[in-house]
Amino acid sequence: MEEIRRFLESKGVHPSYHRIKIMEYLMKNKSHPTVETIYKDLHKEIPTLSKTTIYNTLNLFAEKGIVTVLTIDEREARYDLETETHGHFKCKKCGKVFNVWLSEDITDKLTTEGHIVEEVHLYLKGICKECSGKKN
Amino acid sequence: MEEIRRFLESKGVHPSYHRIKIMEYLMKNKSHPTVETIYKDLHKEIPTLSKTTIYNTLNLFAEKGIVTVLTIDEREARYDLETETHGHFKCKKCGKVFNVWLSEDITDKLTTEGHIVEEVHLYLKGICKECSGKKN
DNA sequence: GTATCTGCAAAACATTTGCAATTCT
DNA sequence: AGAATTGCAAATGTTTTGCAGATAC
Repeated sequence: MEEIRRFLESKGVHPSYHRIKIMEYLMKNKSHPTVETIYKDLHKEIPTLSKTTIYNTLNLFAEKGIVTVLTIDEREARYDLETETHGHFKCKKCGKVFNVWLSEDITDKLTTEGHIVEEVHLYLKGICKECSGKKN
Repeated sequence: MEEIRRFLESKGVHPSYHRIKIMEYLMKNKSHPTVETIYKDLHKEIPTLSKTTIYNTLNLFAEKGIVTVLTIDEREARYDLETETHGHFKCKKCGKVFNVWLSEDITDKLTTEGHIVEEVHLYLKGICKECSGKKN
């Protein structure tokens, strides 16, 4: 708790109670949660927490570079705390999002023709291990 | 026109007039257009064409594997006809989307842990050559 | 003549915004 | 008190859906 407070302050984010709890949630749940998921889970514990605050907080975190916004899901945004370069795999059947690692850096293999690259997103889609094992 | 008709038929899509015109538009405009862009442009030529039909058609094309849906833009979907593996770069300033090519195939460098990969999307974001040259 | 295709209007859904109430120092 | 944070309700913008009318084979 005190650690999170200091971390947020170091990133230039005033550590309010709600912001600390959302940050704590993201640290515990690395499953690329959506706003809806965060709201459902945290609302139990903190009934006064609103969706607007979650949106506000995540947008602030994204601005400050604390989280990465994933658009692998066409419908709703997902949020990731991981900073190390990696990709994401989304199962078309169950909708779960998994991390995917690259055996080597690809940034130097890109022909970007003079554009300045700030973010790299690698999104894979298909059928996950668990779903492909099932009959249907 | 006759060529497009045959192509759509080979993909299992009944080649109606509107579908042919949308397909033709995608072939001419490789700039990853949005539904709005397609509508604005084609509506001049075909005043009876509705946005619903464009949505219906693009969803059908996506189902049949004729187009790829890009979610590089958080707000609206973009559509791409290219089948060859490549990435996309979106300029945070002007919003334009450019193609980006990889010097080698990355699919074999992925640790996908038993998941079946059907689609690979590489999205880059930053400032494009043209925008970075400008003063503002 | 029956299937399919089309298009309007309404609904659905995620996200943003305006603004007033609350909280914190 | 004053500035920042919060939360409700309404607005926004994209996409989907229901259904009636048009079109095609």
